Amino acid sequence: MVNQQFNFAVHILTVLAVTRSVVDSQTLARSVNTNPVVVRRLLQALRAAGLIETQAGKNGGAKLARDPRRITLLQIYDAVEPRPVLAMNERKAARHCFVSCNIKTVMATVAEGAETAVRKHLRGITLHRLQQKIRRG
Amino acid sequence: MVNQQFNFAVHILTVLAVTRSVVDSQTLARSVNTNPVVVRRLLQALRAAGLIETQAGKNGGAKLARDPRRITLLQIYDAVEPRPVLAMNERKAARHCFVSCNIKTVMATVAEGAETAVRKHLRGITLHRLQQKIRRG
DNA sequence: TTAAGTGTAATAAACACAATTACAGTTTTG
DNA sequence: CAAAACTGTAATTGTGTTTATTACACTTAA
Repeated sequence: MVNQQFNFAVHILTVLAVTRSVVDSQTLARSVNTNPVVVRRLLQALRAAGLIETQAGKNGGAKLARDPRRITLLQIYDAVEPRPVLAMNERKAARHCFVSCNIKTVMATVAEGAETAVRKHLRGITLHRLQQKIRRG
Repeated sequence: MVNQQFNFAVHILTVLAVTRSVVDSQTLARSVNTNPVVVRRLLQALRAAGLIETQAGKNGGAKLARDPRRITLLQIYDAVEPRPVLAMNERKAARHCFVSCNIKTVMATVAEGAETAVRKHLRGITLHRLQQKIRRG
């Protein structure tokens, strides 16, 4: 099973951007094709990041907290805190081995560079831009 | 469980680059801190990519097939064929929903851009460079 | 010919993520 | 104020992915 929280989160926010109104987790879940509880957990993360507002109770749901032009995919990415794009090796080194003792630090730098590259890419794309693309079919 | 084939593969190749000799899967496995069979599976992938040569039988093992200056992290990455850095959503869209029907295509473009960014980063790092870094402690 | 390897299949174990159930709490509306 | 319709969240189960392990046929050097 692959982690799709980022996909789900972007999907949810796009729906909110398109509808420009309060949408409940049930409706969002149907659009994403997942469970309402999964959606609500993501909504918590997005709310914590200040991207949406939620409202409990009857006629409750979620809505965007700001203009889609001011929401980047990087903000969404950070909100759901995915795993690093290149996984780090957490296992302990073989003490007798030169390479084993130092590879982790070196690879951390490599992973960091990859992370930076992806973040830069995501920072350049706004939710508004996604909306436009979707409108064009 | 997190996919660490890329980490393992780079680790293995670094050992081979440092030792400049034939190393058996048992020894490599101890350095990586994993199982010899896991190592041998990776060695198959690296051999298929032309990065190493393997030899069966007594005193067998693996050795580099070319100069570490001519092995990039991208080649290693491609050899082990990891998952895309940003997962795609494979579930079917809700037909009644505008966003649901189009988000996949749009996100595919986003994921592609992220992939390109990471690949560009990895292409700029050679195995030789890793070796140097490790030597400096 | 034997010892020490690789190559590879099959299976089990560990783990991450999503789905589901359940229910307490909140808010609107009649 | 009571009922309906939500959110918030814990707990559990289901499913898929990856690594670990076992087993053994095959290869090669000595």
